[in-house]
Amino acid sequence: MASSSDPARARGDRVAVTIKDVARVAGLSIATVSKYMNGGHVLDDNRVAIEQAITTLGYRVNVVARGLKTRRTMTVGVLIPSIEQIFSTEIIAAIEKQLAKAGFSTIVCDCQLDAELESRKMEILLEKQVDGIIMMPFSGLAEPIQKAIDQGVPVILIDRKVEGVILDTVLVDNENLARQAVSSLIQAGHRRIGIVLGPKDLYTSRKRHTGYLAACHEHGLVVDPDLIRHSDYQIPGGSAAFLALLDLPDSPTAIFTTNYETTFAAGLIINERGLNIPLDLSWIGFDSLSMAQIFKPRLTIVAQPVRQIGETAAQLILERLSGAGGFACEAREVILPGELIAGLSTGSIRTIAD
Amino acid sequence: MASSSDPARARGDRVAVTIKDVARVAGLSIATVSKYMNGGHVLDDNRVAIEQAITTLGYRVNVVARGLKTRRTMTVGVLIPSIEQIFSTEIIAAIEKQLAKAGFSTIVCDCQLDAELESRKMEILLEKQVDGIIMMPFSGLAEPIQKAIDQGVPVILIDRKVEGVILDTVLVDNENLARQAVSSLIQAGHRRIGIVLGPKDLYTSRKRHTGYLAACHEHGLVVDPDLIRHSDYQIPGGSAAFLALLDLPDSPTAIFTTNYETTFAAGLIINERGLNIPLDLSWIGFDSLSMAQIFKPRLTIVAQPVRQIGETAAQLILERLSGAGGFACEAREVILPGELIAGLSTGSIRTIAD
DNA sequence: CTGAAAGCGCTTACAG
DNA sequence: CTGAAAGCGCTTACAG
Repeated sequence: MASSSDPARARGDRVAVTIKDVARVAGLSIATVSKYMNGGHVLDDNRVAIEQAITTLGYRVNVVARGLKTRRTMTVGVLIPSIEQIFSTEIIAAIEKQLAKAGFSTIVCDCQLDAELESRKMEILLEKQVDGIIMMPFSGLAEPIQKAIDQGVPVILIDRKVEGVILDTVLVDNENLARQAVSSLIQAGHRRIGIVLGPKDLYTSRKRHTGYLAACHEHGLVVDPDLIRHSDYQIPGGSAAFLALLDLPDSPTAIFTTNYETTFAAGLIINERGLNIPLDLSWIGFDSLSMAQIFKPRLTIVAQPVRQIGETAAQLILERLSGAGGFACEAREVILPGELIAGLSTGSIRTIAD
Repeated sequence: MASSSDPARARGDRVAVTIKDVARVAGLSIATVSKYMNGGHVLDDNRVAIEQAITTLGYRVNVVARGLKTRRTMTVGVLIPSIEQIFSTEIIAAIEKQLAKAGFSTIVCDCQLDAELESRKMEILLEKQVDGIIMMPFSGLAEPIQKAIDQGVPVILIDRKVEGVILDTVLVDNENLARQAVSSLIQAGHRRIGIVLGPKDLYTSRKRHTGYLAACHEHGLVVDPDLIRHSDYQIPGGSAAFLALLDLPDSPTAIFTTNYETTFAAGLIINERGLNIPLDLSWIGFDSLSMAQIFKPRLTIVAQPVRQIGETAAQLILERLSGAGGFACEAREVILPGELIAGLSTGSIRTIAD
């Protein structure tokens, strides 16, 4: 063991115990110690000697060195738009848990809603030699993803597709969920239903838009384009869109906000204006389970299956990494169902009219 | 470049471009390429040759290999109780941003509110050879932390102290914040003020408890032990404690919930029971800024300076890593002020009585 | 089962 | 400025 007069230690340098030290103390070769460390069989006497050496020295394998040799770091990179979005954190938690079971750890990177950072962080993940990547695309550009592909690193996409790359993807049935939500409002008697969407070219927003239209058509409702508002899916933009709907001359009797941020923005405005839900307005939110429970009255929301998204993505990357199914296997697309969770925020329009 | 008939590539293995390839293509030694990669001066002609080789080959430095040699991975581990707690994610975001400026990346580990995992994740961080660790302790045990210390890896603690280790620590002035919150209720005329705390031995809970007592004493209030409820700082325990206060024969006219989860739990119950805030009850929450804004009427809360906590922690670890101040420097303790953000949930008791 | 040797991709004194 | 060589800590055929 490094003596306390070791100049390296005195300087505060890390004086790592290496496999060499273990071998020396155990009186064996490093090859044998390595074999033991990796679960191989060694003679009982040797096993004891090694275990003792490890304990006395406090040896811990250096996975950086191991990774250099094995060319596997047993690490999966997770790249998301923002770590401050609860939608992402729940997914990350599920991914981590699932991967840990298989002996993989994760490196989480967020790009802070910045397209340039998305590319840089992908770069960092690759430099760190992650074995695979699970990515929730932010910019929608293929370029950062292509870097991983070029390097032969498997990528699993979650939440949305990206044009220009064909990869395993875990999606949610956004269209159907939006259709259900809007249908329930129509069935409650609403005829003028506003919707706050995201950017026009965003995959999830497009699907939710389609679902809205489908519900209207099914019930023979004429679609008023004034009721369809695009936003940036952030709080300020969501607020503007929601306000625009409220302030319409012929304002909607119900509004559907289609992601967490726009739902939150709506809550702020409703609170500020002192609107009575559902008397003044019916409302369905998205992705905001905890907010939905606190809100008075309890909000109806569309809930995405966050746990399952994470677990599925982890499963898919593990399959790619184990080579079962393997490199050659075609890209798979998993579409998960979500859930409409009923609260009391969607009053019946007939009751109101009565 | 690896030809497309390369068997490794055919198998889907990663055929990394290495510094050797760059050197060969550029017609130089790997030492020179390495020098260039690390910002050293090379002849202009050589620089051009190297840059060209890098571009054509798509070379990316292998930081795993570099780390093995330099004994610095330029990575800081962040160990937190749960990635699903918004209090943590905001801090993480701040840490990441700050460290990125200095060229460090972060590996975030959460222990999922599991003491055993806290120890294992610390182990994983050390195996990954992180240069330093920022930790929000969960179990309060010194054992996991000691592992890092033994290995000479600097650790910065945030949010709470841990007995048995002396380390740089970033804290919030919990006592004072709680004192302010309770004082404001007393000044509004409340005499029976309930408080939902966390576990008795938890650092932050103890401080908030002390602040409560201090406010009472300052205003000459007799403390009724029935009004002080300990919980596990989770939602179910928080609900139970809050309900117990509500159902007291002589129930409090105001309640202070002292972390995010117990505040959320209170919101659930208030919503379920249809309590009118502040007519039926005055209420001050904690750590729940977004919830506070949605709540009707806007909640008064104690807000911790999450951004600053993260930035300060990052700053401290960078100083330890740069050796400025250095290894020998004594442990520092930074106590940050928080903020009482006023809403409308704390009505005046006099008004009610009138 | 065990050990000597080569090598993963890089950096770093040290000569030249 | 440049290059040959050693070595970071590990694993992995290959002999023995």
